[in-house]
Amino acid sequence: MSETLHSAPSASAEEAPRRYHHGDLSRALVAAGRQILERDGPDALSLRAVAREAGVSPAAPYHHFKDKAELLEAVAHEGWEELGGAIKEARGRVDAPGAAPGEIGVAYVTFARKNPALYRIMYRMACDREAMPEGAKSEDSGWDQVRAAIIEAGVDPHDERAMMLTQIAAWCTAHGVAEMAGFKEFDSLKAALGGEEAFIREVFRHVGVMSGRRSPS
Amino acid sequence: MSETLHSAPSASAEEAPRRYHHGDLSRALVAAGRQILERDGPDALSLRAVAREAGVSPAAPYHHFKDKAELLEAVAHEGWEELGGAIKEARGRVDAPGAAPGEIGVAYVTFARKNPALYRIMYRMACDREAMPEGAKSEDSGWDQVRAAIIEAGVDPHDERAMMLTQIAAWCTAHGVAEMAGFKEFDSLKAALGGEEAFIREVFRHVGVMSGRRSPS
DNA sequence: GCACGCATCTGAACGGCGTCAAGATAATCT
DNA sequence: AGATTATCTTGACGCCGTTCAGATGCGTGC
Repeated sequence: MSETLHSAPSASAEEAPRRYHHGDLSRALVAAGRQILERDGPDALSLRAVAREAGVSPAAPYHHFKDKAELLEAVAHEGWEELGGAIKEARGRVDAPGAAPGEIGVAYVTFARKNPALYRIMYRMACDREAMPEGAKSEDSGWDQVRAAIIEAGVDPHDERAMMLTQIAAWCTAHGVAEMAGFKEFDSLKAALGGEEAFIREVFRHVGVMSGRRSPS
Repeated sequence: MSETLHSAPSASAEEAPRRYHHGDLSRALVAAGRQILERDGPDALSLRAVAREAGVSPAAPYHHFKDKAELLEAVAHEGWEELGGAIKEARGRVDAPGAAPGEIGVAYVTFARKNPALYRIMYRMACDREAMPEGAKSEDSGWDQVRAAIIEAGVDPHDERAMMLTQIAAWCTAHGVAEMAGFKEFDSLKAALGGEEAFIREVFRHVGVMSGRRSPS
């Protein structure tokens, strides 16, 4: 009744009692989407469920997103930004020059494994556009950081073709490991190696058969 | 109960005029599913659409598959078997011992790129089970062939851990490349390299940054 | 201070989806 | 033949994405 003050509910955009125009729906919808993803998995992520979670009618989201896809894209975008942050953090933690790509890879896979439903949406959205995800390319995020790390690792930055190919190869490897690391068959090996992170590192160490190189000693 | 000579339409299970009990629905449903996948993409693959395509009522499939998922699994299974065949063929074409994994990888990615919608379903089904796909492990198919190729490539077959890790790494790389090779950003590079297959080979050649190795000369 | 315009939200509706229960129909068995 | 069983259809339920006509509250210009 008297709880107007349209702007800036507080921040969290989730517990405000009943705003008749809600105040900041689009953000709340994205948050609701992520909540559903984590709680109920990607198959439960329907537009109606998101609206329900945010406490609005099923048609309300259409005033903020033209599509279900556009909502999912917003969710995915948030994910790519967080992934970018994780990569940045990992890169800052590295000392030896050649180790940066590996650390980025571990950070990438770790993020995907910690947010599997979110990562699925992120990648799904990217594939549907048939292009690299926006968030992965925005400044200070994924793509450019990988590029820098590859240069540090010793690839000639003027050889544009080698740069590109190395970058693609790195991204593909990380994505492949991210998606397959959850298979049950690998559980015993993970345990034997002392956890998932060790497992990821070991897999990266063995990458290279395709190119004719042997696996490491 | 099983294959009771029901009448054996002919073989193709798709053009028979109007059988009142249709004769061999489950096969026809799988075929219809693949048809829809190729023609309309994975999002159009609904149970009802498959039934429509096969010329039966929406409830008919439930006498042959308990679920939509079970139908998709049958479609996926067919896909894995074909992929196994493609891998076998590629392996037979190889001469140098160390080149087998690379050729398998190229065959894998080529198959996925030629049947993108099918591959998506194949992989989706595998992920939902959180285990390696059945077809990929059945004798004479994917998994075992990769194992053999890795041994040929020089990994010690008695070092079970190295075998496992190398195999996982190879599989992850192939899957990653398969899913990302379609991105539009790579089109110009593909053209510059003289086609998609050359592109795939080059990407494989550059795999290895994650492990700290340099890219090839 | 108040009426207007506008952004926002609701309610009801449409067609399509996956799934199930009941009834029809054909093939098989005895 | 008749009975049984496998197969398919019809119709229904609830959920989905989406649209549209109307309600509701916000900010603004008078």
